[in-house]
Amino acid sequence: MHAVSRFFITTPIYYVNDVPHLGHAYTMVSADSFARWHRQISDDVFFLTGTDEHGLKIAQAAAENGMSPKEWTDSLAPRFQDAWRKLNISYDDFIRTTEPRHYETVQSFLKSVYENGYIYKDIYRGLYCVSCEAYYQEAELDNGNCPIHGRPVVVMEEENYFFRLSAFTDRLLEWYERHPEAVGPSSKRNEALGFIRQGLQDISITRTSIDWGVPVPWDSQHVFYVWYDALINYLTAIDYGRDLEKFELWWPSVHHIIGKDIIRFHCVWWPAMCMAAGIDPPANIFVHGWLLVGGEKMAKSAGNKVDPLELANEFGLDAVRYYLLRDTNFGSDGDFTYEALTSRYNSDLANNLGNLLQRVTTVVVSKLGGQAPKPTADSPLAVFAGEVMESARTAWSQFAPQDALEAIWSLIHEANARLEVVAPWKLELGSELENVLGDALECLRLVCIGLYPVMPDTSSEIWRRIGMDGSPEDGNALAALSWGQYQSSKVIEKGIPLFPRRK
RNA sequence: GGCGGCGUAGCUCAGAUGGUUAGAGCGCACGGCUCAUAAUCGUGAGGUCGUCGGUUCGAUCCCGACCGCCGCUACCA
Repeated sequence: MHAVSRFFITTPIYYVNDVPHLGHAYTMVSADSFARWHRQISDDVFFLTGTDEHGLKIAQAAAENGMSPKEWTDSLAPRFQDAWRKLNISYDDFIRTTEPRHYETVQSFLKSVYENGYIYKDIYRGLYCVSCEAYYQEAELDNGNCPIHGRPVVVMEEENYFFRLSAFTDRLLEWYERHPEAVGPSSKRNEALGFIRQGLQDISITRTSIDWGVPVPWDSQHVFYVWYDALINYLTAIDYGRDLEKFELWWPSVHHIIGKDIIRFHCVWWPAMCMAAGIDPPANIFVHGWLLVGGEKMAKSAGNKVDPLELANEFGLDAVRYYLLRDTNFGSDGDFTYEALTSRYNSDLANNLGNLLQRVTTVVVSKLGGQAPKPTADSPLAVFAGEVMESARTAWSQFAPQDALEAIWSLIHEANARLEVVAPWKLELGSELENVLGDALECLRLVCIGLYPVMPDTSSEIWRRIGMDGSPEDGNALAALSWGQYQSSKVIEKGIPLFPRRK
């Protein structure tokens, strides 16, 4: 008996003022596919997401809407929960930073950092744009004016608590050196390293000008700046400071999935904060790129935010999930276009996968009365299928869904090609007919297992139509990946096409 | 300015410690099949692997310069 593997995976928590858009969905579907795969291989999985609910902008928006900040965020958080439910995101815990458990964790974590001597009080002086309600660096200014409003900035001073990030420059470099796999892909790792190498400055982590935040336990005049409480959500969910056994079960072997816009917080500040609190930094941070829209960054100002729920209504949820993971390289920027989605839908889903299922079930029903034959151990497809599933398995373990899907589609292609060669629709009843159909059904069984993390509904439906009991996620996928486990005497159902061709 | 990356078929991208005919998918053309959502299967066209030099018996892959594009260069999130 070997110990259960644990797989703790997180997404960023989303700023609750925002509307869930395709960029969020991209992160969520990716993380969901990893969580599902690891559940399939019998890992003990904990998949965490949530909402970030503090900060000035939320307090302002609440006031504008005549609500308290808490009422305001209570009204917004369900938008995210609803969206993720509709996208079939199988998270295990949804954290809101306004929950008591989070206040408790943030306070206990930062109290440790304080007691360890990494937090001190000082005056923050900065160039402040009143309109933005934000500080700017001199280099960011446009002729001394705010780059957004074009108005002069003013020098402001504020008493803040500072985090001694500067003390961690060398320790972070050493950590990166000793854990080359901690941050990936390497391009993003280099980016973080470049930033650290130029030397780190202390950063202010509290505010007195606002009160919508977690109170500083040792100084009630201050609340923690929003990022400082946000990162700690990862610890809140595993009961840091409350349940040592649970905490040690899940930490530090975590996989943080993040977008490239928040590298600095996760790859510099966060590991340093952990060190300062006396716990290990996270084991793995995987940085993915942006999902662009027609080559442009998705932004409110550009008016090009795509609603993933509308897309799912139009194309079907699994088609959208498939497209997001197949048409991008996880780690690089991707580009969303309707044309590319339509093309993937028609060629990969309708023509290849959907049509394979359709032609196989049709022939089994018409020639064999729907009684499924069994696959052959020495099928010409057996070796190839074994290699494909091994590739898919490796790809999943390396956070490369596009590679897993590419491998699976090569099996779909081979299955189609084999049908062309043998042409069962021309054969008389007999072993040759049964063998080729049994092999095709076995291919479909394998496809279901490898595809389940990305297209759970589709995969389950194919599973059902080929007469399998339960669901593709049952049992241990690693054991189920070997050739020849499809059972005969199943009853095949010919259904309507899963992916009617579009356009 | 500094650091880093990229530039390969119409499109999206792989690729090799440098070595016979540079790959895939999509699209396109031709052919086969007709079970299937006119789906599928096979074949093919086509690219001086950004430009110019260098190293080498030999470079798309190494080095240099240049052109073009992009990322990071700290406290909005």
